[in-house]
Amino acid sequence: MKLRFAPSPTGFLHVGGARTAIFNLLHARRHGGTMLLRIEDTDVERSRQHHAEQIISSLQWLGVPWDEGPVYQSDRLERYRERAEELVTSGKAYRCYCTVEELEAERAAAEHAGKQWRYSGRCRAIEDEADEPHVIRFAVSPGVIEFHDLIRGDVQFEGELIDDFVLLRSDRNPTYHLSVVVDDIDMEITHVARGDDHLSNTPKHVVLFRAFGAAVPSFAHLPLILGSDKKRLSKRTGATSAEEYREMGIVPEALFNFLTLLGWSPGENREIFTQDEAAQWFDLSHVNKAPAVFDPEKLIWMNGQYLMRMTADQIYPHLVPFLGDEPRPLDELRTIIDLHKMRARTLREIAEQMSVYFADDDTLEYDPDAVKKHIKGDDLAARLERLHEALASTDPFDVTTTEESLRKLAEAEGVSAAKLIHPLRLALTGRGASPPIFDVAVVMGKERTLRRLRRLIERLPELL
RNA sequence: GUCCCCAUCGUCUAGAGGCCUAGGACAGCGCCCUUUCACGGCGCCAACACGGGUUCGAAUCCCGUUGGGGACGCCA
Repeated sequence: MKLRFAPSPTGFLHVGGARTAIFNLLHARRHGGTMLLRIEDTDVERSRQHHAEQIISSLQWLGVPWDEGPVYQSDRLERYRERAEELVTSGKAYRCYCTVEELEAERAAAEHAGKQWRYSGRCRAIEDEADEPHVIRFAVSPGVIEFHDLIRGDVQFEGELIDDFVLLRSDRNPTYHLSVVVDDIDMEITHVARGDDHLSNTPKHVVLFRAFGAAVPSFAHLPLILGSDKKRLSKRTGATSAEEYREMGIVPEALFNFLTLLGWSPGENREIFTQDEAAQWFDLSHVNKAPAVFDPEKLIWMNGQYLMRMTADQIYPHLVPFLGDEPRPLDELRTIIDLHKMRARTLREIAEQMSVYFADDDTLEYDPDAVKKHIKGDDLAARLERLHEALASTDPFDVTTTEESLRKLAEAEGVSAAKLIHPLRLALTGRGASPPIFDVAVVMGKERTLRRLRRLIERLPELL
């Protein structure tokens, strides 16, 4: 068994493409087959090498490996020409001398008349003149074209409704239909899993496989991924490329897992699972037929689930790109990451939350809402002064001991611990929410804790 | 317009004729845990598009209607 993922390098890796790649990979793994990566860059106008590189890098980031390739179709142009000529020789294809302009005019006229345009096939009968500019068209015979789809079951198309489609353009470059079939034959592809938008191309491919005397592979047309507007996912309704999610701070394992669940489910209420587990359970024949709406909210939730399950050491490499020009070393961040990974849903959020630890003590800003809520009472200044004293004499400065000091003081003061904890949080982080405050204090260290508390006390008159 | 495809909570889905008073998850809401925020726990809200069949029995099979999507290029 051999599958392939065959993107065309005209842009970033779309999440729909990413899911197609994942389903190909999973099906291959499940059945002990292999996967080929093929870059379909026969459209010179739109294909760009840097897009191919970008797609490859996205696949690597996502964790979608391939066993063979990448193969570039642009390296195989001669092969496609050769095979097209074979079909002309055997009479299954013919040269067409109609110009783009003529056909455009016909199409416009038909459209104007409210009719659907189809190529007349008039060049079928014309004398063969290979020297004249021409395209090569496949001569589609009438009759039902039937094929099996692992997802849809048996699908039928009426041959009469299919145009004599172009195989080789006038610049001697192949069209998609030719290159894809020639390659799937040469590369011995047994299963073609691709987007639903190719379903109506498939009868063309089926007749081509037959014309070449090759076995027709199994097909699986994956339902499309829709945006919140229920239309094909587009930039209008949200991020469309794997790259954008990466920049948003989504961890690749989470995106992989999430995409796997779009149109497929392992059943038994399983939602979070590894690639290996998915590879044990997956099968193309169990993929849904209906298109799925991409819900970024759930992706972000899932990302949070991954973050809190990962160790700081696992998170760190993914986090580095979000840490600015001079990222601090892992040893300095390990504890902080552990404190924040369960409070953030993206890497970006972790990085943002971490920034308070490295802010300048003297420019730390206090969140106005938190100030309003916790900074009040005439006795606050004196109480914080005694908290400062208590913390100053706390030794060792660890989580248990600092907490004991604070609680003892609260009792002596006859106030709830919260009356000290919240102002302390504001002093240390400037915010109303943070990890447990004693953990924060210990991470910051005694000296810095005291300095930030002192600063709050000094600023008290203007805050009250 | 023509052809093709699809149809379970707002969203992702479980469901292969009786296990369905339709299960789980996200989002929303409420409560609990708690120094805050998260995490976690408990609960609530919420769906078989509609109409005909077939069958002892239909979310599940068939037909139709409606609704949605896709394809109709010398793009892929």
